[in-house]
Amino acid sequence: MSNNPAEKPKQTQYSRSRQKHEARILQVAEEVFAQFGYNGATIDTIAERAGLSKQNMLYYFSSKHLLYQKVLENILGIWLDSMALLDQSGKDPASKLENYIRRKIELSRTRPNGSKVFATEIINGAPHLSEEIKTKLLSRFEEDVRLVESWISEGMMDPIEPKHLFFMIWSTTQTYADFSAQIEIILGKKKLTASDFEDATKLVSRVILKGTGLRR
Amino acid sequence: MSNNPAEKPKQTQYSRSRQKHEARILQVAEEVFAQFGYNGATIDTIAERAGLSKQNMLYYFSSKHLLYQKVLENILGIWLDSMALLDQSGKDPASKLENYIRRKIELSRTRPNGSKVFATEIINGAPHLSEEIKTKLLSRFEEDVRLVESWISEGMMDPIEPKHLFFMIWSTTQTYADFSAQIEIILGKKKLTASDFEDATKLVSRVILKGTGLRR
DNA sequence: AAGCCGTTTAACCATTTGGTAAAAAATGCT
DNA sequence: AGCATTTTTTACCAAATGGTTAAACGGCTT
Repeated sequence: MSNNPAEKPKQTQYSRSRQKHEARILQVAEEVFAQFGYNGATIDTIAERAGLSKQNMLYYFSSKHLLYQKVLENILGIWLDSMALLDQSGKDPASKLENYIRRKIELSRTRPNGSKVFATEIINGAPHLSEEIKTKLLSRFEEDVRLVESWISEGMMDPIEPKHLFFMIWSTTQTYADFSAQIEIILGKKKLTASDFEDATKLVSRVILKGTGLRR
Repeated sequence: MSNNPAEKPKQTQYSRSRQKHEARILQVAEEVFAQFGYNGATIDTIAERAGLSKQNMLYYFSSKHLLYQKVLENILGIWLDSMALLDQSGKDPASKLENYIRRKIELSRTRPNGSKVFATEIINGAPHLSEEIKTKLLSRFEEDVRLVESWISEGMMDPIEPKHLFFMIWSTTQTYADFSAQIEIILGKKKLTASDFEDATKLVSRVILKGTGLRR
């Protein structure tokens, strides 16, 4: 009843197909939750867009709430990784901050729906966010704050409140995902292009670096 | 049938009480829509918080959709006014921009729920926003852009894309309303205080002014 | 070929929710 | 006081929606 002792999750034909389905559902769900919010999204809509019947979808994710949790977990995982970026790549502060900004905007470009789901969650008062994940995000964040504080105390940048600096970076970078509808209207485009995101990256980096007294 | 020819809307006892009710409902509705989104908000909840029966509330606003429209119109009106600020108060560019930022953050403090409703609306792709109001916002905005362009061409500030500068200002200032839940967690407070908003104003102004090469 | 296990469908259901219709109660006006 | 107008309540309702249960289906292994 088991002749592949090395592999952990067995990998049958079944589980392969299941993985595909689950991945597709999660992707579609992210879209739908982003567009309609938790309450506005119906499991019917999600199932339909994923090409399944409602009951069949419920076979893979037994409730709407659970599905939403998974979607949220997914993007929060990515978020967490992109946060820790600050104390990665070992160059000067300016480059680090610039890379941080670049990555954040890149995330807005590649995962706009995830960003929107997260944004809506926060706007509504984070009703579905577990304490566990909150504290995880928080502790990861505090490392970044300490790093910026050290830069300040070493006189490498202006003495500003690091927390508010991060609020500024997060908001300016996420706005290209969350408020894309508004930005598209103003720029007169149907959809933001890669070069729009490049413009954004350049401007945000420039203003933040110069504005905090960092130079490359 | 009319013995007060001067006043326009008659002002009977009825209409006075009606005004009060409508104002209260609108205020509560803004709260509830901000907290639960359009679909998550129920007219029952709104009515209850306003101290009325559902049916009675429907007497004042005949449908949920209409009520939402009114809430949206309300804040958009305020938005429009705060936009035009740029070409108000006739001092130097730096002061003007700083005032603009200050006002925006002030709005985040005083009308956080309106901001949240608007934000959710945009995140969801602005499904309820009429073309009329979009073009109005747009034309008002373009005036501001032209002003900034003139500052640039006169060498008063760095040559940056004004549109993106505004995206940056809007996002950084609105984040104190929209993402207050996140910010509160990070700052470890139950609710943001006036001095938090003051800190925010100072930092955002400082970074943006210095970052764009403006000085007072 | 047969049975087993994972998947899909069919039939159903209880609750929630936005909204209607009409009667009853207040309130203002002459 | 008596009538008209406005406000509030009572009684309903149809559609939408999240979810359950059980039966049918299909392919893989022995």
